[in-house]
Amino acid sequence: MHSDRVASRSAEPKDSRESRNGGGPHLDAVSLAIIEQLQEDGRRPYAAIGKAVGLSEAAVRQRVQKLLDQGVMQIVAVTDPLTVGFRRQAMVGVNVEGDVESVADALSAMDECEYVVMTAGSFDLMVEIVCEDDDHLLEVINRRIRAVPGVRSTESFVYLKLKKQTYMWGTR
Amino acid sequence: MHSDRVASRSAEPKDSRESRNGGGPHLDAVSLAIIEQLQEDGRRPYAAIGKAVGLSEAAVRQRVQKLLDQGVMQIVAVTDPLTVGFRRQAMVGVNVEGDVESVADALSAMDECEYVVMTAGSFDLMVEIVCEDDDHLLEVINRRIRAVPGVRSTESFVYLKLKKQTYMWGTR
DNA sequence: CCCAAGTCTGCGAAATCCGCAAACATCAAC
DNA sequence: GTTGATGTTTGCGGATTTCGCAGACTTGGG
Repeated sequence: MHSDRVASRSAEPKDSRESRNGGGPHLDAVSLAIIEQLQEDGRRPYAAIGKAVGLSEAAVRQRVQKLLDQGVMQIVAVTDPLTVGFRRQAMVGVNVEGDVESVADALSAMDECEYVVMTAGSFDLMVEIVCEDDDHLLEVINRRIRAVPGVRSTESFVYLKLKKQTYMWGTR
Repeated sequence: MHSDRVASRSAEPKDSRESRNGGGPHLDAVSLAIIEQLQEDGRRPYAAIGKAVGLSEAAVRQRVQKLLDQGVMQIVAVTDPLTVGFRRQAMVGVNVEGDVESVADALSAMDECEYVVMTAGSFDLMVEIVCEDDDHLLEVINRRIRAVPGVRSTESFVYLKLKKQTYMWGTR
């Protein structure tokens, strides 16, 4: 009945990508394929995913639940706040003296910071912020962010127009 | 039977936020509330959303479908590629001479560019790129991006660690 | 060999999704 | 005020999906 499924599952040896995985949980090729499916359509039924990756509906459901619980992925609606029409948005490059990670944690705790990443280059941190209006933007950048201990300097890039936004790194 | 619903719907006057909306389609307060619900959980049932925003299941379903068709929002699985374990990621600031938008279009056409935004500040464009490995990263930055006509210079910020990633601007 | 932990499958019940026709609201034209 | 066109909402079946659970299978010790 399902002889076609046996071949595709656990056929390949442990993927080399797993060993390169940093701290995160282990993800085999099947879980990657499931994520790929959900990157195309976050509401795709479990049965359809199962058919695509070679697993039963229940097995897909269990894997997805675990991936969500572990925080490996999240299934959400994404928009362009500028298009939705009531926010000011900017990317802020931050230079830090002392412990970068603690500064990153402090910025992550702020509601207005939607995206915080540690980087190599002329900035130590890149932070994307979403604000109500210009006043709010000004306050967040000049008062709140620069007030964090360890922040040496910042440089702002106010968003004019979002041109592309995808989440399909898996499908190439 | 559903007297509770009547009060909450279309009670408030046309929201001021609508008028500030740029080019995008008109979004009333109900659609905003629907998006908000799906930002918390992209798989939340239509009936549950309807109860939260004061609409029938079918009405929510039609609105969601339209928002997806119009490209106002997308429901997808999002991950941290670095955690998933097999990519190099970087933010690239780009300076342009001539038409910025055409350069943005050219970069948007590249698979490796996941996020392209036009900005005000010392960069004209900010581009987030996802690559297989260091070689791929090097090729994309130094050969592909700089080869685009109009690109004057670039500056790269290789990702070391993603600290925060949320999509809940609506829920504050 | 046997047990424990983890994963997958199959299945029945409950909940959800989907398409459709009718009701309703809005608005411009007459 | 009436009429009609347009767009949205509702309620309803039937098809589909989700959900919980028990049993089977695999793996890796002790």
